[in-house]
Amino acid sequence: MSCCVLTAPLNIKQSERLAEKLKSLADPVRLRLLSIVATAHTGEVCACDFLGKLEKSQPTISHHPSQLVKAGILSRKQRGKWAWYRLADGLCDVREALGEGCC
Amino acid sequence: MSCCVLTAPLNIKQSERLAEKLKSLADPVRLRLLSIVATAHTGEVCACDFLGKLEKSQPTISHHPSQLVKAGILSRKQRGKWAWYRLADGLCDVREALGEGCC
DNA sequence: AGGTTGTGTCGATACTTGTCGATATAGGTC
DNA sequence: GACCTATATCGACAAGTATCGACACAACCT
Repeated sequence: MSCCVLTAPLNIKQSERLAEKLKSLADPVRLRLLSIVATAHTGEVCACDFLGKLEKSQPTISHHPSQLVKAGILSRKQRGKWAWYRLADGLCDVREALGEGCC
Repeated sequence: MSCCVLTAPLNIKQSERLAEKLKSLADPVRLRLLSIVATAHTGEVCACDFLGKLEKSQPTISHHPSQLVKAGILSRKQRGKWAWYRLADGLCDVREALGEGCC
């Protein structure tokens, strides 16, 4: 990538791409969801677990992980009738874009 | 802090605080603005410079830096009739909250 | 096949936010 | 004082989005 906010002014395209990832992270429900997945011992979490841990309706619970998948923060795999989520590279990309390692 | 999304599930308060900072970053105009400030040789930028570099109206240009200041990403200092912006600690906080150094 | 269960999608609604024109404020100059 | 200039604020509108109830679909079980 090598386009981080600390090395050079972002052009419009770069800023829009990064903003989209950040927007997917900038929600309390999705952050809690992300931290649940990121700290799972097995590295992955079944969608059914979210229902018990986040006090939201099922459509809402279904909506948020798909936003994170679309942004590349999580990845989704269907196993039988269960959906399993695990971390993707998107989070590292965001940290790098925000200047990880330059501070 | 020691509350990063990779070490333990966030509680509601933590997720709301982090989401607020991320929301302030999740906008293309503000990201370009941030990168302009972050890459300035002197470490600070006059608000008047934004008007030439971001194609937005003056009220909009004024709105965005104040959002970043409120979130602790930038700091603002008035010198005469000019407003000068420089980086604050908020950006490092965000990177740490996203798991900098744990990946 | 029929029933159950997990999960995504649709439609509606309420809330938030980015944007701009108009106006206000505050510092500088004459 | 009167004027100009740099920023912030206000009011309004448009666009986006978080949420939910209702429904659809697909995988399992008997």
